[in-house]
Amino acid sequence: MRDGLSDILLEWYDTHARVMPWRVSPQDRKDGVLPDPYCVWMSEIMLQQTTVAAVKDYFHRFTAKWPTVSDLAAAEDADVMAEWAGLGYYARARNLLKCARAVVDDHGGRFPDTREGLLKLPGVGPYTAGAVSSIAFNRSEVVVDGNVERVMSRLYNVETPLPTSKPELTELARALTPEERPGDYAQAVMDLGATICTPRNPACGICPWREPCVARAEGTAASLPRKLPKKKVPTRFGHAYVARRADGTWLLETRPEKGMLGGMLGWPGSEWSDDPTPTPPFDGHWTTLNAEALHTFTHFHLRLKVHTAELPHGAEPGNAVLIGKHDFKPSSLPTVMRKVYDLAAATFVPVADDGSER
DNA sequence: AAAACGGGGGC
DNA sequence: GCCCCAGTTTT
Repeated sequence: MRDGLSDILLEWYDTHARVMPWRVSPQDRKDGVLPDPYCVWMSEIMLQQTTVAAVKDYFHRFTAKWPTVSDLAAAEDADVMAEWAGLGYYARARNLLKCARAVVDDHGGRFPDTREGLLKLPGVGPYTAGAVSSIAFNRSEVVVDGNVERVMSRLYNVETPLPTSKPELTELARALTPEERPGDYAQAVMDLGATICTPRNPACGICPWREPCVARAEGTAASLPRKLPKKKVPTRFGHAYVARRADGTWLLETRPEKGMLGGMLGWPGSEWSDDPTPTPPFDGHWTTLNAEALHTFTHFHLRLKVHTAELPHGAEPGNAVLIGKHDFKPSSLPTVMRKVYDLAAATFVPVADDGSER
C-alpha cells in the first residue's frame, strides 16, 4: 500500500464520504460505477456559491421534472427560472438552459468528457470543468473550490492572502491530484474542507492530514486562509408595486435578461438607487404600506417601499405578466420579491374560488 | 484586475 | 443583526 498524501485522504474518504443524491459511493466507484454526467453537472452548477443543504431539494425537483439533458433543453425558459427561484445567482439558471441546449445541439446530447471541452460550455468555469471531468469521467484534473483553497492554504501554511494566493494554491492542489481515483479524491478534499477543515474551529484533532499539516504544527490553521479586507456595502432604495384584480389575478413582469434578478418574475417597480423616482405601472389609487421589504445582496442592502392597488380591467401595461389566482406561486419569485409579496398579500381581501371577494 | 451577481448559515 | 461563505461572467 502506498502512503502518499492523496492515499491517506482516500482511505479516510472510504469510511467518511458524505452521502449525496448525485454521488456514487466509493465502494460502487471501485466496482466501476460512474455517476450520470448530467446529474454531476446539475449539482455542481447548483453548488456554485451555495451550500449542499440549500441545493438538495432543488436538485431533486430539477431531476424529477427534467430527468435528462434533452428534457431540460426542451423546457420553457420561464419554467426553469421559476423552478430556480430562491436559489440565487440567477445567471446560473439562464446558463443552465443555454448549456443544456448546447449539449443537445452541438454534442449529440452527451456532455464533453474533457476539461477543455467542458470549459467551452456556458456557465462552466475552471472549477466546474475540473469537477465534472474528474467526478463524472474519472479524469485526473485539478479541482479548486473554496474548500480546496482553505485546505491547501492550511496544509502548506500559505500566508499570502486570497485572491493573490489563488494561483499558488491551485498549483499545490494540482501536485496532489492523483492518477488513481481522481473523482473520489476531488470529492474527498471538498468533504474534508466542509466537515473537518472548516472556516472556523477546524477539527484538526480528527483530521486525516493532521500529521503533515504545516498550519496545525504552527498553530495558524484557524487564521487561514487570509483574505484581503472587503469593503462594506451601501444601501439602495426602491419602490415595488403590487396590484391584484378583483378576480385574484396578479400583475407581475419578467425582469430584463441583464442585471439583477435577470429573467426572473418580479413586481413592477422603480430603479434601485439612492433616491429613486416612484413609477407606478398604471394610474390608480395606490396605498403605501408602513413596512419596507429589506433584503441584502452581495454588494448592497436594498429597502423597498411597497405599494398596493386594485388592478382595473384593461389597465395592464405592455410588459405585464398576468398570473391568475390558482397559477401564482410565491415560490416562483426571487426572495426579495417574495418578501414584497408577503408584506402586500396581507393587505388584500381574500378572493373566493368563484372570484368574488369575501 | 475588479465588479457584478443571491441567498443561507454561524455566531 | 452582523459577519462570513463562494464560481462565472462581464466590464
